[in-house]
Amino acid sequence: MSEREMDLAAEYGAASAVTAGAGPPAPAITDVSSATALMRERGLRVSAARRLVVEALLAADGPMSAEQIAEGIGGRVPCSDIASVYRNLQAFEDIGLVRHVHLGHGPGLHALAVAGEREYLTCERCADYRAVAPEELDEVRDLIERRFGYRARFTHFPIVGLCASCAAAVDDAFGLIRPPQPQ
Amino acid sequence: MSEREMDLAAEYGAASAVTAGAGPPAPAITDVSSATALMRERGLRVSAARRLVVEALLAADGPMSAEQIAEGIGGRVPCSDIASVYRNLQAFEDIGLVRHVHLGHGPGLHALAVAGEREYLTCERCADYRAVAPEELDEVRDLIERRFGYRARFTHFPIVGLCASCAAAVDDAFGLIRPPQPQ
DNA sequence: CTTGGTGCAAAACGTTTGCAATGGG
DNA sequence: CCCATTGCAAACGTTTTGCACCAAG
Repeated sequence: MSEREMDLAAEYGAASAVTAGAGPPAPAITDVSSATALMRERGLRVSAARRLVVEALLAADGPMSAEQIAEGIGGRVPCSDIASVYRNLQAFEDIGLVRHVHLGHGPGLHALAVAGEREYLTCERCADYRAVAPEELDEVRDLIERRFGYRARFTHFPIVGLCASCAAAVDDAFGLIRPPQPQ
Repeated sequence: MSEREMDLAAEYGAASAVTAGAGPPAPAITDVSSATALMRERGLRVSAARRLVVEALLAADGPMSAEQIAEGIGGRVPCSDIASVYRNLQAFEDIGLVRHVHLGHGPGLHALAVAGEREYLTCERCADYRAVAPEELDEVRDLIERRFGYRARFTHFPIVGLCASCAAAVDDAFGLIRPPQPQ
């Protein structure tokens, strides 16, 4: 609980800093050297394995699993040990370099905390997802807080449901083929 | 995918039946015999292991993990095999007797589908949760659908965030003590 | 030179599956 | 009597941990 609470404190601290637009915690990581600078600044050593994680995340166009990162950019056999990848992703989360999200049942997916936070919506039918800026969800968040007193965040666990086309598909299936419940 | 889609079709079919308030699919399971009646009606045999699962879920005041169910009501060593518990929970979901939700990182939590659907909000700081009737979230759902085209459901994956008191605690911590990042 | 990070192996965790034995309908 | 269901064991995918070695600072 103590560790967990520290994690959350760090997470929410970073989040509020971003939301409020204050503080240096997110100095726009867009290349390896700004990432290594952050690491050193926060007391982390810069190793080959760590550079590799950053490179993989920079090269990716979306959040990656630890296994994908371990396989390296070329996609061949493990380039870095998966245990180290996990340890490094954890270390990077601690300093606000990386965030991870759980989209569905599979492995957690990690991304650089490039330009502030991202929040996610995902479709449980087609498994596709959408990343949006936190502001886009502020109205939803406000409504939830007024109704339930909860301050929702969809950064770590997304909004789950049906995307527009899957919703339409389900409507069709149940709207046309079995309108009034037969028996 | 095929299996997954059938699951979802069944799930959404059941959901729409509940939402529309039509059909017999949820005959208010409040005791073992109504549960066994449903099982037989849907072609499932009634075994000791299955009765045990139902009894555990009836005795519980909230959703339970498979392990808790396997331990039986007295809480002693495994009373029923955990593999059978998983198989039975799956079978029960298929006939609409049980639903499960993923609150945070731990094991899935299972509950009888007593009186229609439940949707969840959970706090990632204190791990507490709140179950609400789907109607209470319709306004939120509508807003999300208008903004993003996603039809959200918080039955299987909840709304995650901070409950009122944890939100207040975090506000205090960062409103007052915030300035120096505590490495 | 010292401490933190690495690779490897093994374990932990929640969940699923294969199989022979059994008990429900 | 038959076949669905069981218990056991083993495998699964993801993540964590213990430990001896190595390399960043």
